[in-house]
Amino acid sequence: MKDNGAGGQTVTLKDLADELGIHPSTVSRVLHSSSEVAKGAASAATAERVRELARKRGYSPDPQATGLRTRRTRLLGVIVPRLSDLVLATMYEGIEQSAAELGYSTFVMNSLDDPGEQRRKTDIMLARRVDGLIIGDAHLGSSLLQELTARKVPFVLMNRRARGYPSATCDDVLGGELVADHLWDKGHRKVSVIAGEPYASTAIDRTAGFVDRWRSLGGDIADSDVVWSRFDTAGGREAAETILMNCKPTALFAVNDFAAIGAMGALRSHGLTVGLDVAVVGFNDTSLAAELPIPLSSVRSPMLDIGRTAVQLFQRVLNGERVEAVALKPTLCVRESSV
Amino acid sequence: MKDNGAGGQTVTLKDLADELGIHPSTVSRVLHSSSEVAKGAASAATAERVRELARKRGYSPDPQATGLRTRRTRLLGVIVPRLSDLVLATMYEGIEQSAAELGYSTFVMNSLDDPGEQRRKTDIMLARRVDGLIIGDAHLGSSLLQELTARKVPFVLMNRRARGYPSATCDDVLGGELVADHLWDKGHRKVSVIAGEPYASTAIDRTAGFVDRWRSLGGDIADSDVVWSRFDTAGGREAAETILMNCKPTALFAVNDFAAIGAMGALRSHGLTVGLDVAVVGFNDTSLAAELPIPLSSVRSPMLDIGRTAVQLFQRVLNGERVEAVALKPTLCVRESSV
DNA sequence: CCCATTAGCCCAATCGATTGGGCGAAAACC
DNA sequence: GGTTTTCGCCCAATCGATTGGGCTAATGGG
Repeated sequence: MKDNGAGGQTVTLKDLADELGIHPSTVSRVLHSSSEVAKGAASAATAERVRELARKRGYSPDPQATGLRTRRTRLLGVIVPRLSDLVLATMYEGIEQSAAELGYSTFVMNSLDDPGEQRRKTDIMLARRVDGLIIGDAHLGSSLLQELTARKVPFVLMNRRARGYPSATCDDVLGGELVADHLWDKGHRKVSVIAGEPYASTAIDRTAGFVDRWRSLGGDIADSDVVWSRFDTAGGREAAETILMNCKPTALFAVNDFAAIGAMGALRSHGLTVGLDVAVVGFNDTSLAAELPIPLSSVRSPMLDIGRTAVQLFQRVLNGERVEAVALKPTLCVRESSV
Repeated sequence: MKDNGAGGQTVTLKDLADELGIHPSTVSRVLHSSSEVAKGAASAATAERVRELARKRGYSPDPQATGLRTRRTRLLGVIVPRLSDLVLATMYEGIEQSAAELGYSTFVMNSLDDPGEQRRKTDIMLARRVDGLIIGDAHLGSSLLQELTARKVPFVLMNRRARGYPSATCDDVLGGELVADHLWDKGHRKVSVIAGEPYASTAIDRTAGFVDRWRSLGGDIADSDVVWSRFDTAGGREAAETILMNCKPTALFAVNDFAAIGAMGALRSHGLTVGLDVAVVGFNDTSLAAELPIPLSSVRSPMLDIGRTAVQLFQRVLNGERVEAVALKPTLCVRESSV
């Protein structure tokens, strides 16, 4: 029983062994064989005594020591653009739940979508000897993923995907298509897209899904009707301003709720009424969408499930299985902003 | 050079020592004495050779081994109600920054403000042998904090405070006072408060600050004008409905932006125009406040600084210093919702 | 020139848990 | 009854880094 700075006294395997008059290794074996009788490790009676004492003393193995010996930390690194983004925070909630069930603890770090930070955070995580990574901020065209593969770091992507890597995402192409179908049905013929950052597969796929479907419906949409932007409200506002300078669409599709909210602000400033003069559809169905004065139509993506799925995929990657990309189905929530 | 499951080959102290033909302990001492010449540990020449090789090989000490030996993990546990709450996510961002500077890594877990989860998450963190905790979800009247103190777990509170414990918070009383002054100045005389959860010091303090100042200004406010509620939009909406059933205030103070947004929704449903018929003021000045169709007045709390301060306080607690509560000053941002 | 000091480094124990290999004793088998 | 299994457990090495205590040779002082 040593006094640990944090957590007061800690019981060690040896403490238990001494108290029972047996060898630490025996205790270890007993506590590991989940089966009733530790196969060959100890008698049923001893096993029971060990388990009993362990419970009574509140024994919990030292992860440092275990990790040192077994070379597995049961630590999972999670990198996201930023946690103050509701979408990523929700996915992280899913991760936390599933990880806890599997006995994993998770580190999260914000990369702010900055390549330098991505590398730096990755290095910090690896220095901590995480068993692997869940990467929520993958940039298309970055070499980071290849490097990680080369270094044999197990990882899965989440939120954004990249060709050739396992990932848990929303089916963003389908999401874009749903919006195209919806706006077309409502009779819109002149539309613009606030497309997000071109390095993110979410932006690319949602936009591509929308544009391709729109064209295949017979619609007309020029490349100049697609405006790339940041994902936040300010970015959405700016993009909408750009769009309104060039033309006057009857509908806007923003690949992100925050951008959509920014766009709604811009429309208002131009004296246009959302839902009446111009339809707006967002993406992710964050909790705010429904609460806006003019409730925002939005594609609901299963964020919590995406997080959970990411952990499950990760588990399988660790087991050496070959894992494909998983795309979870979104649904469209139609509200006043696009009736 | 062993092959680690994650991270490929890892260089150990012994690897470096072998390659240089010296003893691992010497390498260790050199790498630790930050001073140019390792005082007595090695010659300047040797020290340089060691540092050079360490850099070349990309040596990074195994935290497991270090922690095992030194009994310090440089791990910091952070518990928050939920990360998908923009306020807590932002504070966490501050924590992450400061912690990284001090060489700490942080775990975050969501307690969902559920007492059972609070204990469970705390236990998980302690089982991981964190050096201490930053607690962002303290409940007034809970015995958890006393227990932690009894177990000698170093911790500081953040966001919410509790008498007798070190904490980094916003000066919520002052925040409430600012709102009272503002609304009184604007000529409001009939006001209601959407007060939040009574177990949170944030809710209590903001409400108390407001009510006390209001009365000292000569205002009249009954206990029934203070409605306790959840912190989210739905909670704010319900609270506003309750208020509107009883009376018709000319101003509402919600202790949280999300609750304020919910309240704005309720007002709208009642045919009331925010800012014209009823003034609304929120708290925290989350990034959405300014983006709403009718921009929301809100008390801006220094969330990032609160997170950073929490880490600094924690550092001092670890050093055994006696630490007081720190309350950072908020400012009021007046917008259209309360002109 | 001798002794004390110090620079420069090595030795070995230690942190807590895991794990392959033993080693007696009891039980089973022929 | 003798031999082979099996049971029940112990031994000791190991993971990687830290740290108090040596030990040797060179340096300095007198």
